[in-house]
Amino acid sequence: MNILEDLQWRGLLNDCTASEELAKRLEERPISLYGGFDPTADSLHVGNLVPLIALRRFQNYGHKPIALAGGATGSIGDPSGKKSERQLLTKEILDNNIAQVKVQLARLLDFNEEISNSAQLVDNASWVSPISFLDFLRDVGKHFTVNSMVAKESVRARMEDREVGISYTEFSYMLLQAYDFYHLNQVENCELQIGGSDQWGNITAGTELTRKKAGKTVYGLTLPLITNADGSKFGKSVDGAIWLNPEKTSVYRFYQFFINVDDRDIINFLKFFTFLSKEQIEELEAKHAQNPGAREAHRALAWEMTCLIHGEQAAQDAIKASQILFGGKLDDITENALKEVAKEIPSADVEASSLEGEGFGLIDALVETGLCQSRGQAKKDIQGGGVSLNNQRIQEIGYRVANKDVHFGKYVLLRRGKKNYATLLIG
RNA sequence: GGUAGGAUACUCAAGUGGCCAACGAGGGAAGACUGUAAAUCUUCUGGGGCAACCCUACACAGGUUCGAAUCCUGUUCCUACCA
Repeated sequence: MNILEDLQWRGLLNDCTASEELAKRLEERPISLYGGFDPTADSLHVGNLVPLIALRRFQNYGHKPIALAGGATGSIGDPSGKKSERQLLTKEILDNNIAQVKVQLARLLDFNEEISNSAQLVDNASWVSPISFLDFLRDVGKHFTVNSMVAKESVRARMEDREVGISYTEFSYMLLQAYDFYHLNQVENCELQIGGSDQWGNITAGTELTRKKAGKTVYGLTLPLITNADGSKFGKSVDGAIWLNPEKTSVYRFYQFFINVDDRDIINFLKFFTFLSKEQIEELEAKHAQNPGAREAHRALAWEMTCLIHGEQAAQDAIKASQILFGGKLDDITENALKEVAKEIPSADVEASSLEGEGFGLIDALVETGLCQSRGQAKKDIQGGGVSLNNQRIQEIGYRVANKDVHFGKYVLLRRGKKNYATLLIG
């Protein structure tokens, strides 16, 4: 299997320019390719993973990946797929975001210089910033007609929506990205750009610019936009995006996110996100079809992803925590195991003295740990039978947590609903 | 610039003086069922209080009234037609 066949089989090939030519080119010798990531937040999230992992797939087939952090483009804002104009990020935020995102980009690719196709990390601010506005208009702007720019889907959608419109700034975005491709072609002999399907317009702008300015043919390839079987956007959970940064999304939550993938999506996600082989995935598919309740495919996906992003040790801890939390009884749990669990889920510190006498209100505990948003909500949840203390359902609104509820003099385990856990740390 | 219409909770959308913390739908949360699924069924969905009740909220700022999301005045933003 070659890289294109691999992507095809995984359902990751959405569209590409001059597919036959590109296939031939890939057969001949290794190619340099790039994918861009705009630092819109201080961490990447699982939604960014598909193109990033795709870069790695190319590398595994011997090609040379370049991860581009969009220091320049990120300061403008990509209108693609956005319904309305976005707030510009301040310089400080942007700088911080870039620094964090760069670290994450670096994790997934192989930068070992011993190999011929070692990965590279670049920041487009380094070549865009020095250009003057006039030079840019003369050297880049001249190659684009406004007519063709207006025809791009990302722009057209916003032009048709009279409520929001599009600013000149965002309108210009595609020129910057096109220039990136041209620049990387000149400097790194980069011949292929990959990105999400919403990037098609930006990518083709780049292939055109390179053809016009340098007279060279370069290629573009897009990956599908991942959606859930129920039609919702992939990568969001109740609390928002699933981030790669463990400080923003704990390893346990990250693991749980993949465990909870819809049955209908699980095989596709194994193909999209993991490096498991066709045979391995087909085996999991068969097992899943035969006994979906065992959720072997889910566990494989969650394990692979957690290892990839957080490492094997962290993944094992997340599994351990999951087993304890969803295993049922707390009676025979060891202090060490509980300690592990406590690390993975939200917690609130409570003074030991407040457990004396009357005890600590269960309602307050739920609000303190963030399990419930308000006291009113906490009451409703308790009355509705949705709250457990140390995995035992409590339905008294006035229940007060006392010393008898504390494990090992330190831990009280709270649960709202089936999947939301938190601990009270007594100290 | 003129005229007419609009702005309601997470979203859509009813409500034209008290019965409105506001119909309905979607979304979300909890429960039952299950596999930490899906589908289905039930309940809840501004904040505080055990409760009576109190506070905050129907674009913004004022006013009329015993009482306003609803009436009046001004402001902002949108939409349509005219110039």
